Amino acid sequence: MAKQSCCYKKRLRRGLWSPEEDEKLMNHIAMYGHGCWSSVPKLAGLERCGKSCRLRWINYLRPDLKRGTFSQEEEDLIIHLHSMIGNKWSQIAAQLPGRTDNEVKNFWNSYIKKKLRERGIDPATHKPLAEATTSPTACRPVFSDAELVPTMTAALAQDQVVKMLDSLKMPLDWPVGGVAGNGVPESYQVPILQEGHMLQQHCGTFPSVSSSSTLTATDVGTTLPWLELGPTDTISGHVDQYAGALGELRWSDYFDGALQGQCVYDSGMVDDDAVQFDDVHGLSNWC
DNA sequence: AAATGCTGCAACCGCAATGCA
DNA sequence: TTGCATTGCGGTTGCAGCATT
Repeated sequence: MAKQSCCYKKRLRRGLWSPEEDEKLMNHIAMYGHGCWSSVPKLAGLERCGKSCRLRWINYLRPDLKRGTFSQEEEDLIIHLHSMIGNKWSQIAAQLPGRTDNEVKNFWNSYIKKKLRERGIDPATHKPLAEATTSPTACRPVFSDAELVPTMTAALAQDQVVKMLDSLKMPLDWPVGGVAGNGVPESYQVPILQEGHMLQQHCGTFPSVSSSSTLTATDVGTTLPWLELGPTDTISGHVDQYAGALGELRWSDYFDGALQGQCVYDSGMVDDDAVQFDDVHGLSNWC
């Protein structure tokens, strides 16, 4: 027998929300906040389950929602982020102020997918359709220069990278304990990817420290200040090259660099010290 | 005008992650 | 450590409204 939902079992209302229900929910949250969602319907006088109230608030009633049609910039950003992280709708939506994951997902499924196919691009792999069908394992994004992605602030890019790594179960763990005189940890805690993960085969040694400072356990889990690059800067090579550069990091350039194992970021430990962010995290072999 | 098909989107469902006792 | 409750997420469904026949 099919499993029945909580709303069905508790004989709660389902389906579209009436204006009266919206008003009750909005009034309640305006006065008391949502607190524990499971208690919201009772306190707000609604015959809905907490889950339904939460969804209604997040996707429709929240005052900071933008709604309306997506701009070209938003569309470009969605396409690019999708090419990098796939169907991580909540992470993509997090980069689009006022948009919800549901909205982004619907926009992707109803509009962007179709548009990409019309342009001969496989929406799943972001490769030309012909190529995608002949090379099932290939999944590197393919964009012409003209299509390439708006610029993204350095902070946003950094945030996205951290989220991306997090989503891939690749912890930024450093060993607690001995550090050799040259600043290289004596032993590495190799990040363990999930069994069967597409990146697992590429996961080798942990990052090397490129200069002579000391890495301490307190650096574990600290935020990683992003080096700001000028729009025309390339990203290959050592971080020292770019010290002091200002402006915006080109998102596409960053990922191209990362994907090719060339991207280096400032670890923020001591001056120009850098953690090389290449094979270590498998980013050089993204697919 | 009625029937049918299509589309967009709100809402639901199931599962995984997380928190807590 | 375990079990339960809650939250968050992504896939899917259902339906209203529009277009086409």
